[in-house]
Amino acid sequence: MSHAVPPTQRFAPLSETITSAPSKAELEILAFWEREKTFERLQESRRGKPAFVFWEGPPTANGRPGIHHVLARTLKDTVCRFQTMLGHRVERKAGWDTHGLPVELEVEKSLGISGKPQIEKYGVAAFNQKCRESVWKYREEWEKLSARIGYWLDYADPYVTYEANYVESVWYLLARFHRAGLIYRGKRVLPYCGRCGTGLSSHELGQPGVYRDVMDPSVIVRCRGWIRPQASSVDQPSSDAIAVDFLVWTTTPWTLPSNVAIAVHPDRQYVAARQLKHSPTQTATWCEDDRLVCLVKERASAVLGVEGEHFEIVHSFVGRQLVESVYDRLFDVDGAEIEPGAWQPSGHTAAEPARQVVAAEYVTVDDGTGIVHQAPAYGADDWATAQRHKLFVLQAVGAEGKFVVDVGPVKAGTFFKDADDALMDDLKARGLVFKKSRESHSYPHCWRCNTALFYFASPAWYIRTTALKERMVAFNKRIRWVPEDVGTGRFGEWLENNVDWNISRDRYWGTPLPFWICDGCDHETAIESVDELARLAGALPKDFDLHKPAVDAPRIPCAKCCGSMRRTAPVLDCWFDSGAMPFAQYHWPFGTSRATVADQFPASFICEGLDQTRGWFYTLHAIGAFVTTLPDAGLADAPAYGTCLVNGLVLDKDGVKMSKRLGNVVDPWKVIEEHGTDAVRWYLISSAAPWLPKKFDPEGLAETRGRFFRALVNSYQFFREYARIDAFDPAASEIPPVAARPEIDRWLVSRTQSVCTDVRAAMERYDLTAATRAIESFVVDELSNWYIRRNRRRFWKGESGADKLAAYATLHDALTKTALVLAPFAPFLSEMLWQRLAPGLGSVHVQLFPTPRAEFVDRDLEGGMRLVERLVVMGRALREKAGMRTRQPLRAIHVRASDSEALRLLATPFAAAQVLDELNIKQVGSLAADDGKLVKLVGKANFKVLGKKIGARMKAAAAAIGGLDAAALSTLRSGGHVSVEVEGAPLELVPEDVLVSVESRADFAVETDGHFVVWLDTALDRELVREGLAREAVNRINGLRKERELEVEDRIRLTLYSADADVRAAVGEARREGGFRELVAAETLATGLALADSEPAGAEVASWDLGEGRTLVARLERAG
RNA sequence: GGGCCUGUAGCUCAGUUGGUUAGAGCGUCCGCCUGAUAAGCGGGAGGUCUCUGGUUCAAGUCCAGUCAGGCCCA
Repeated sequence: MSHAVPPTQRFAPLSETITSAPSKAELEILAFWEREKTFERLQESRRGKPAFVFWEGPPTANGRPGIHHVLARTLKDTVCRFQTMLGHRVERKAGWDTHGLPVELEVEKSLGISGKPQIEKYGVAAFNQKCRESVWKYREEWEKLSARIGYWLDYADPYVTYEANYVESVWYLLARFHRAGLIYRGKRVLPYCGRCGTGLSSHELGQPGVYRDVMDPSVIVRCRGWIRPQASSVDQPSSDAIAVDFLVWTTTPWTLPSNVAIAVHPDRQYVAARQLKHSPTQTATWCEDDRLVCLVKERASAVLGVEGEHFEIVHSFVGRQLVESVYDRLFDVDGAEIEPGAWQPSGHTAAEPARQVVAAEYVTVDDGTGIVHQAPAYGADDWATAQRHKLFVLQAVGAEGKFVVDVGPVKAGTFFKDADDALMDDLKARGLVFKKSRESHSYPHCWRCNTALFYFASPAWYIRTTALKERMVAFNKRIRWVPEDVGTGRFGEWLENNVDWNISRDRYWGTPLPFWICDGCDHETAIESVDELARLAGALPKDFDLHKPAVDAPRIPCAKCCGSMRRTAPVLDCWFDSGAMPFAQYHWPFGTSRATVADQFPASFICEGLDQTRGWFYTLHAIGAFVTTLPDAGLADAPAYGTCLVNGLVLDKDGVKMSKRLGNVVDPWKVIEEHGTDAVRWYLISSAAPWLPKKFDPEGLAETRGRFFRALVNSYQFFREYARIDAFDPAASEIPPVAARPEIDRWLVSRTQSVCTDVRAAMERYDLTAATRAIESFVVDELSNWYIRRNRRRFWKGESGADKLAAYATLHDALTKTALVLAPFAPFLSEMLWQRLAPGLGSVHVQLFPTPRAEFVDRDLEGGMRLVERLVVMGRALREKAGMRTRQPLRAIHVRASDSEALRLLATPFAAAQVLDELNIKQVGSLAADDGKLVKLVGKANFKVLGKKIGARMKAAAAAIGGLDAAALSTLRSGGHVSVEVEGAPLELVPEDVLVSVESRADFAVETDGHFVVWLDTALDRELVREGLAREAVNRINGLRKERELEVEDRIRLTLYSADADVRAAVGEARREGGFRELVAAETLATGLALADSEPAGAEVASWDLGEGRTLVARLERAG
């Protein structure tokens, strides 16, 4: 195996621009992977290993990839890389979604045509050819961007939903659904444009300008009827029919001829009211006979006026009592009855004079009368109600938006919108109009031709998914949803309310439905393969295209009546295409695909946007739930995917959706060029949980780079600078084993182990954000800002030896492990680090994830260090209060603690040394349990523990505990029990019930955090003063070294002069004489240090004030 | 119109089965440190946890509603 960096170049520097312009270095890594065929080698290395099955949700390549795709692909890639590092084999087959309306619309636009008639005129064959080409418009950009963001995907052999093998698999699946009796022909109500002759998808309805406010008639009509209360009504125990006029509100009078029922809300209160005459205002429109009017109670005053003055309530009913009451039809409509397909109407026909009242939950009482006119052919809600009640369906208006039969004054051929007035006049003449006005409301229009749309029941094919509902619901409970509530909420609800899946689309560019229907007897059959079609049809032309229009040509003989069968016209909902990918991507069940699919089903993991809940997540689930029931499929009885990680939308930095219109779209190329892939990936994962809407802020990105990446890069650069000087070899036999290294090293080793454990655990529960945060805080706080800062001296001190080797090995191990755990998240920088830290082992991405080694974990060291940090914080605060700079050594620190475990950890030589060194203090003056002299104990109730025990007495107990004296608190702290009186009853307190903390009662400067009390001995003797001066001198001289641009390993000769006796002694006299000459020489790497009798002069000389007017003059020369 | 998600410091986000002083980073102000150095450390200021009501001894957390933003479906 060849390597990017040969071992001789171990610890090579990172590019100087790695933090300011990371893009260049990342491109080099891409070239490296390319050159080394790293991805191919990786896949090769996992051959035969247990599979972790990942499925790529196919994007459409006729749209540009955006920053949200970068998010989804980052998540997918990170999980796949992690699983690969666990030793799993992860196939990463690319896929393309190539069918569907968006593709057609794009092509229509490019051809300058619009609508089905124009497509037909242009020619379906040519049109589909354009579609076939159009889907590859941005393929190259997709592949390039995916590569640039480090998304490893096998683009050599992608699945493509329009290819013959893919289509054939989809046919096979549909044929199996058909054979199982799960496919039927029905009708579907959808918005329809009469002029264009086409239904519109919900996607098209979402186009701007579709919904516009228009003036429409708003009319309340009377339906002459009779109430036969289903149960005894409030005040009418008799079951005699009551004559009423049901008041029905509508804004689409043209649908009234197609009325087949009226609906009431089952749980609302309805009233039958008598209108009082003599009303001064509204008599003109009032019917003058004595019939009662019926409507929902909430709307009575809005419609009828003031109760008592304009009307009085005669009867009251609950909505469900009205069910099966009847009324006279409004119009005679002959020949408009249609076959709904999905159900057999029971008991009634259009010719019967009477219509029924039915119950429907969707009836609202916000406007209208609470009684809703039902014309199933013209409303989706109406259709569903009709289906539930098995009503017959009338369709007086046909597909072109024109009346197909004569209705009263309206002649066949009238455009639906033009019929409203004539119909109203007719009803008015018959006294059936209660109130009539016009009002403005929002109504959809065709986005192409601006014609008013109408909802229309048109033929459609369905899969009876409701038959699979229980299986789908049960399977859903076995899926690990991240976050959980998508599964229980959005997806679970969707499954609970499952309706049959409409799979047909009256379009051109899609998988043709493989259903052939007999012209003669309407018998239908499903074709499961191309071979079967060829056999039945006689023969197929060479290179037969499985798309329209070619696929519509073959006729096959009917098995029932010897008639001729032709293919049904629609194409397939392209969501079925993508949901079929587990099978169709391998051309299942043809060829050798069975073994492959058995290995690659179900998926361990998929990951897409929240908008896929009812898209891909559902179609995979539904198709999987069916195919796994087929005994001959031989698949596990399991949901199609085991884990589904959901990602949210990417918004702009102000939380507003990105759109071309607002110009706030983030160009992924630009962001990556500026910040680098790793920073973008890290930012997207670490800034917030993936499923939350993400505000994309370039400044936040810069912050990520500044904080995390720079800390990591600086840490490496620090390490390598010295490691190269000393030619450190991580394999050297002289390196002390971990157990023999200083505690500070064992602490970092332990922390390194813990971080590996934490990251692994977070990733195993798919909490990528927690994983990145664990790495980030380890690198920034512990590795960089604590370990390296605390141990700098060990690296640059002159002499080599075991201690130095231990430091190198410890830091090397931490950086190497960091590169490994970082690899799934930041594939580029981790590779750069790995190649430098561990050359010769191949790519970091081929490695296994670090396995925690329990023997290296030391809880006492980790716990002790946390305490050290707390003491250091308090110590710094005390120095600041006392005005004592850190370079001035102090004699002692004193600590009082109330927690014996903390005292034990702090009493270790290691912890004490850390505190003293960090704070520059000579000794621990005292470390003891508080004795009540300087601190007092304060007791506070432990609400969490005690609250569970005593509940409502908590408040009084808290007060009693607050009043406990020192003796009682001491007893508790040492494990004893104490009894107090709470609300007149005794309460036995055990230690866990009370939190004991300390408070200072000293009259000098102390710090406390409630657990510790700390103070400093700030008295200075001559020796301390001199040492402080020596350290000041070291600081100035090292500053001068830098100014003179000396290399860190350069040795110097110093000539020093000071008029101040203490300074002279501090820098010039040996330790045994009371000075710090050795310290100064060692810290400045001075091989010679002379004290001059008179002030040196010349350009080489520097002079400083060390404080309080004490001056030091120095001449610095490079030694030999 | 229905279902669902989100709302915590100027900004980006944590906040365990409800538990009493609501945290971090960035920014800002003050100080410190400095041979990783266009870094680093400490401290201060900064919060009616969208709002209203409820449950509870106790609510950022649970419930109902409100407002705002978003997603899906009508």
